[in-house]
Amino acid sequence: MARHAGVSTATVSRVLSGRGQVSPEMRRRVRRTAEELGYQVNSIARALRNSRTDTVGMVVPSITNPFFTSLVESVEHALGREGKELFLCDAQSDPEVEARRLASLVARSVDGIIVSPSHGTASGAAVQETADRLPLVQLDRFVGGTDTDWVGVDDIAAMRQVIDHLYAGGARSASFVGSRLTNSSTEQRLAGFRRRAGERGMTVREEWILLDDYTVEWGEAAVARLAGLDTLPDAIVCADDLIALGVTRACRAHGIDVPGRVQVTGFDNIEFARLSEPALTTVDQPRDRIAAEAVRLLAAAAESAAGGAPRDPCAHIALVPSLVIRDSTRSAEGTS
Amino acid sequence: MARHAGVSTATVSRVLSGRGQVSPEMRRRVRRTAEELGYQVNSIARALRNSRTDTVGMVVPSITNPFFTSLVESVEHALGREGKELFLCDAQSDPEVEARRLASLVARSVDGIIVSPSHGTASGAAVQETADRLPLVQLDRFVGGTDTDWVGVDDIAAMRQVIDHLYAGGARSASFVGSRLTNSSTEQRLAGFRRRAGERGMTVREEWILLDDYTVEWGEAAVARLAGLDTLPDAIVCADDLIALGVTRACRAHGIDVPGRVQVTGFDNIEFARLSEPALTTVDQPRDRIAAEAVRLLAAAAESAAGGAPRDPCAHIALVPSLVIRDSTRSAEGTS
DNA sequence: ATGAAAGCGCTAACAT
DNA sequence: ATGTTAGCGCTTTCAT
Repeated sequence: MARHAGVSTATVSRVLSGRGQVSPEMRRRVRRTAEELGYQVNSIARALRNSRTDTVGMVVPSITNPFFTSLVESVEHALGREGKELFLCDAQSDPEVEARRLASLVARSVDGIIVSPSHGTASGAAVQETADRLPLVQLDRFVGGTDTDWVGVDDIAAMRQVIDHLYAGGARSASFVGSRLTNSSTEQRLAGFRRRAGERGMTVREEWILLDDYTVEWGEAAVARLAGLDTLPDAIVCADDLIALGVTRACRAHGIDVPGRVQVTGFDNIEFARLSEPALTTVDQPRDRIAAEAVRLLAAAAESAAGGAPRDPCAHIALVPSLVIRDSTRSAEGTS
Repeated sequence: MARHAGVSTATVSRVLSGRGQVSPEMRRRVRRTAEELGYQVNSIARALRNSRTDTVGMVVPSITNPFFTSLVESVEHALGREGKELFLCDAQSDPEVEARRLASLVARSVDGIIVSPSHGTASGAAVQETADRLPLVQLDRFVGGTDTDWVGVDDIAAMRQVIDHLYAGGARSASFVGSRLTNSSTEQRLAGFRRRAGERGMTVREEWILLDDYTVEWGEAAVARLAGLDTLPDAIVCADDLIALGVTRACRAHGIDVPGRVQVTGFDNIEFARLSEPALTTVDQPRDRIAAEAVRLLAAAAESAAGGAPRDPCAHIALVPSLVIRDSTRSAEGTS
């Protein structure tokens, strides 16, 4: 390339990377030759030299969960505004795969990592090790005992809204259907559920706390279990929308009227939440805001790291989500 | 690292890359030192040296479309079996963004690229240029006039199954709701629809051919349009499940019974297809098989490229999908 | 303003 | 079996 243009590699570099002084004429010549040859800078070599890749890595527990894909979309947009690209990895809900992906992102010298850890404890070691080497922010979920930035929603506050709305709709007893307590989301949401239901004096039987998996199938199975008990709760609070979708569907199959007999709520506000029959009342996560904060924290961390400064103290940013009321719950006026 | 272990960098390389002869003792020593130092090979430098990254790039039109995410999942699994990683990019349904992503994948020297082009013609230049430099296979959708491998389903055969099933359920007229004719999927599906409906002697009015977007919203809007006409078709054939989800939902809102008054079919068999009310009859795409073929083609192309051989002739692999019959259509016995 | 040359971390060829 | 060394393509002093 340099030969073709009859200049030195240094000049080519100066033109193509936009650093240093080059005469307009040289600039034009290099540009034109590059065009003709279809030449592109080799970003591997550039990354090796600069130890910067303008790429951010993101690891999500499951790429088939619509909540995470919409979060990915928000992050991509936020990153696009900074001229950075996203390298997305799927942890397949497996801390081991997750650890491999994190290691590989480190090895590829991404400039920072955004991770929603798949497991509340098992993800810990890998996340902490990664954070020791690179700017890292946890998104949505977090791992206990780690020392990193985090951005997500205030699950406790969200559950307060959910319970209050259900209570206003006449519910005096409630069930909680979530995943196993292996991630922070379910933990926090269950804690918030218990606390507020307690404050409201609602009945919460232990056999109504059903924990397994963030899937539609589990939501369906949970209803089968509930239906097998002697009493049905007035409300079923689900830890995410996929579960809630399964729950409403199974209620229909079991002839349990929603929201007439049982009120149902979800969490996340994925697109399909409004499509189910009945449309799901759920907690809307402010994804764009979450993404923007995460990208901001990453940029800040990268900057202070480049300056050789010690790591900033960690920020934990909890945004308060809002309740989206649809048809799977009763509004206050419907109270008996 | 080499100094810490008291060996040469070459030995370290031999141990850590698993090539060449090293005595067991050395091997142990290097391994242990690497462990202690938390040392990881710099895969940027390795990639620069080997001009191989063990990474495949994938570009999809929209990461929020569940069909593509499940395809991504299948590709990741297939790739995992070969020890390769996936670098996923979202084209945001925009050929320009897509072109940038492709260029950036080339610059990062991925070993191959899997792309589902977002546009049937506008994606052409970028896809072809990319294919001239790297092994590339188009998945699901393809761009006309390009010379690359392709794996997808036989849309024509799929539509034949759909129409025949609808016909058996008593439909004598049909509408088609799809995206604009800017991608091969809709083009092929509409062509298949027209051909088979013609062969069956079904009525297809031009104002029943509604083309806009692969979204739930468009499905809903399309029904509003149909409902405004003087006659309703016996069946609505949708170009994908998102549209079909919108269609069935809007039918419910308009008091149009599905499948009693109108039969509805989707395409892709995304997870939510079975969850809608009524559950959607749709065409199941064999994703795992599609992904496996794509990965195989990529590996073959990479191998022959490494051998300096001229490019193999391109393969176009069309798999025949299968119809999944659920509740949004009438089975033959329900025929009047 | 431009060029020459060193070096980022790795691996393969060659030498021992 | 192990070490030495050149060079992947880039950027960046340091000369000119």
